[in-house]
Amino acid sequence: MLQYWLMKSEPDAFSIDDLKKQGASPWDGVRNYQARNFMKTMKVGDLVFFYHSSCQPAGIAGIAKVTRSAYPDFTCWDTKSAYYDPKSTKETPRWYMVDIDLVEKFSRIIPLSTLKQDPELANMLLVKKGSRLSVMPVQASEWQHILSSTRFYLTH
DNA sequence: GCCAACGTTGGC
DNA sequence: GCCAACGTTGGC
Repeated sequence: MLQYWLMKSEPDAFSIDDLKKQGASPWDGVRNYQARNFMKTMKVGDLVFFYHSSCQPAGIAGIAKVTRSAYPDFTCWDTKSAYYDPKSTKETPRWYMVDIDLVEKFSRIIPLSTLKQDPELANMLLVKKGSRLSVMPVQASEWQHILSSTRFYLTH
């Protein structure tokens, strides 16, 4: 069963254009258990809203797909990496990542403010107060609503 | 296992 | 750069 997700990245660190340039890329650096657990349940083919955070405007930049299911995040073994974690060993890895590839870059960002204004998305995790998860599930109904309600906006 | 202190996220 | 809302750590 196909599942939908939303993944946040600061475009200064890794943007949707970077994904387009690089092709299938590891989503490394997640150091939050809840986000990790969500990634562990991802399957190849699952679809992902690529979200730009900590920028102007913050919002959904496009769509990606999962091209490799969860495997150990190698950046936690790299002592030079900002994501280095001595508690994660090769025998018992603590952190995992998936690979994703670009499906579609939107012609414009769908701003967070737009999503927040939409009453149909009131229950979406992303717009919930205090939601800081960098990887979160998206309901199929929310996914389809966002796409159908923004198609016009995106193509004009 | 509680919880205070500290660290991080991310919109604004 | 502020700060609310979380998550994590570690002493007890």
